[in-house]
Amino acid sequence: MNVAMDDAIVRRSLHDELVERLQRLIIEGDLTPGEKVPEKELCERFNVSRTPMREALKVLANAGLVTLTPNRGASVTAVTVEDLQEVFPVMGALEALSGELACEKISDEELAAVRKLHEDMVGHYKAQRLPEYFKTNEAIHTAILTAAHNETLAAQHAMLSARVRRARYLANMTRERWDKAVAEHEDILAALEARDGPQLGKILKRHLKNKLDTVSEWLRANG
Amino acid sequence: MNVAMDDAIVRRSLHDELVERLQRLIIEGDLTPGEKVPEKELCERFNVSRTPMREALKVLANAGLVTLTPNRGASVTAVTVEDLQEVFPVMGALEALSGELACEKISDEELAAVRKLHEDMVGHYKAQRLPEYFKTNEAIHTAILTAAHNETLAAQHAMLSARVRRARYLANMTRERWDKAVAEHEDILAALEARDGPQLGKILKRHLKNKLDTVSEWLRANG
DNA sequence: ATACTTAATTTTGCATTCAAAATTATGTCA
DNA sequence: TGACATAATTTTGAATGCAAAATTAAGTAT
Repeated sequence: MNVAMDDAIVRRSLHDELVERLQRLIIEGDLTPGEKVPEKELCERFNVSRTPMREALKVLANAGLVTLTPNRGASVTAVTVEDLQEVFPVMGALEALSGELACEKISDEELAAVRKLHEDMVGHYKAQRLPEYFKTNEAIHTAILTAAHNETLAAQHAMLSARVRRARYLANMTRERWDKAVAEHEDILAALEARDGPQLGKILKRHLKNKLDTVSEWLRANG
Repeated sequence: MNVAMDDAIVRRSLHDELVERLQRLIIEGDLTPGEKVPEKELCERFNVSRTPMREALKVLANAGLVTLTPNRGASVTAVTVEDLQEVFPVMGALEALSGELACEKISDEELAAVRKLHEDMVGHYKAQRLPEYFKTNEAIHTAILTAAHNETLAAQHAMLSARVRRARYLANMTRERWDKAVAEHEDILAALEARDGPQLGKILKRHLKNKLDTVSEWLRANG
């Protein structure tokens, strides 16, 4: 047959597709937090019946992205400062672990890729390109998560990340915070290249703590 | 109205009820890992239609307790040694965080309750009552999780815990391992009473690592 | 007009139904 | 008998239907 099955036809269930699409809508802010989302409207939007849509909503509710109130339907979960204060420490613990594991398992190729991402990110920082910076930044964290080679860890992190991504994206950093974040990323790369797991774990944990401060400060002012 | 709304009538959805019941069936081993679970059978067992049952299965699949194969239905996820090696470190990271947070936030009452649980557990250990020991042991970890006052953390932990609880329960400990586990619990209590967060975190992480060794050793031999 | 009922409409929770896919049973031929 | 093809049955994925709950609209009395 095929040498590689890369082009295999993947027949995804409607439900799976919907989970992904809805998640994107929420993260990208097409559905604003707190907003009520009538099933019917969503069904018409995606042209599916209520059955798979309801299944998808249940899954998203389980992940904390939407809130289901009995007999009253779904609404996009509004992220409060308190939520962030809960989620970020957990993400910090997960990322710290990912750092430790990555130091044990990362291959030279993977490491080179992270270094490349890091340099790209620094370039975006120097040119003050915030969106590109965010994107590369996230790619670095994802690459470390991937290098940890732990599906469970990656899944748990992805779930939480989705919950706060919007807030993180919205929060504009002050100049000092941005400087500090980039400096921390230098340390991250150094620890990773030295394959110093405990050290990388510590840095990542602190890095997430600082991110929380940035975001919650912004949310207190604007949110 | 009521002074406290503790006795409010909670109208749960069938779907929610099913998630809980199925989870219990899986954890308690009434549904054995790898076993295929035809929807129809489950529906008859609980006397519900397929709609809420399928919703529940989707949620459980998301949590990793069942595996859904397209057009081929649900089966209880079989826990492999590799799974355990993935899950336990993540649980370790979460419990370590719970320890740190608990040290910051635990009240004297909560602490007294943990101490009581600990003493009960030691009693069961001395009398070699394994099931009671397990139960109290788990209660201690849950109490610390609760004392951390972080819903997100508790939820993530509960999810992973469910996935491995059966394996953990089945794995009989050797005498030495049991001795060691109890010794570690002494350290846990000491760190908690000293409210030494970083220390408690370290101990809990190591404690989970040892648990993994116990369980995976057993699974290698028996599973 | 405002507060309070009561009726109409919409929305949700769940059961049922239908078509497509998979599984099992039956039949054919070597 | 055993390998293969084909038909019958079962099981799943998704749409529709129906009753209960909630929301909105309309009406009534003060």
